[in-house]
Amino acid sequence: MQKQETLTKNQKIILDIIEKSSQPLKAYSILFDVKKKGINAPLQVYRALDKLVKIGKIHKIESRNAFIACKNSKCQIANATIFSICESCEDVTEIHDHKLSEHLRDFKDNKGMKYNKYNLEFFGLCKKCV
Amino acid sequence: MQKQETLTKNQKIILDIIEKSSQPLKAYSILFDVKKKGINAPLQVYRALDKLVKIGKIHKIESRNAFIACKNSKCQIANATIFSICESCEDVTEIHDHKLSEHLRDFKDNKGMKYNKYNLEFFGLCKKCV
DNA sequence: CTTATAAATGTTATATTATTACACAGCGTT
DNA sequence: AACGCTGTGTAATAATATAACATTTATAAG
Ligand SMILES: [Zn+2]
Ligand SMILES: [Zn+2]
Ligand SMILES: [Zn+2]
Ligand SMILES: [Zn+2]
Repeated sequence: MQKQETLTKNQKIILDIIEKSSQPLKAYSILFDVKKKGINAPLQVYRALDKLVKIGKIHKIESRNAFIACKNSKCQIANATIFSICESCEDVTEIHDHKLSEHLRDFKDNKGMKYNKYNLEFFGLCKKCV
Repeated sequence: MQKQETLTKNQKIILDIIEKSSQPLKAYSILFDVKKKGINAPLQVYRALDKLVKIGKIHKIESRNAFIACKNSKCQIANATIFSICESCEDVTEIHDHKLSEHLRDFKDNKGMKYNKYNLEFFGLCKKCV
């Protein structure tokens, strides 16, 4: 059974907006959207984003400073994310590839480092943009 | 034979600073350092950084907004970067793992996307920080 | 050498992304 | 009640990055 986080009002509002978007949203664009709901300051957005990232409901696309909902409803892999990013249309897709995930999970370097997280971003051109 | 880019004065100054640091540097910390050499504005730094990234002399650590020199002097892999990042001391190391690189290079998703680049960041605790 | 073209520079201003600091509210535990 | 913890609201500010414009330098073509 999965631990069910109870989200607060602000967290729900922010998550809702991100989940309704198929593509990553930026913090200030989210802020703009939620002003009508009484969220007025960047910090309110960033705090909700931080929490949602932490519990795996959303992921941050580091190269884009944007946030996308995790489609995997039982996401065990908040700490193991893979994305493909089209450099033309900026379309972002989360990749779930068992073999690749396994390879990354099992990766050991030669420095004795203990990993607990990874983020992989592939860049290229999607079918439409080739 | 590898194409030898000729760097301009600003590019050399910025690259020099980054190469002298074992760890990633942030743009504004670089700016601070090069003021004594007559580079006064952020844009001068960012332009040099852009170029150096493009030709593979340095890499951007996306999750840290910082830049590190590529140690691989004949870097064929400006477009294929793997880093390990200690979340405690922020030590960053570029990883060269043939098997993993191969796996990533050969990765194909099921959307027909054409990749030309990837960036992978592992997070955890280094030996000293465990 | 002259002209054209691309790449880099210098400068100012501005945009975008993210955090610090502080006062306070709600909630479960002791 | 007192405490610790998490979240909230607000204002101010820090940190990261780009736009716009005028000028200069390097490279190539005629
Ligand atoms: Zn996910
Ligand atoms: Zn595309
Ligand atoms: Zn490298
Ligand atoms: Zn460490």
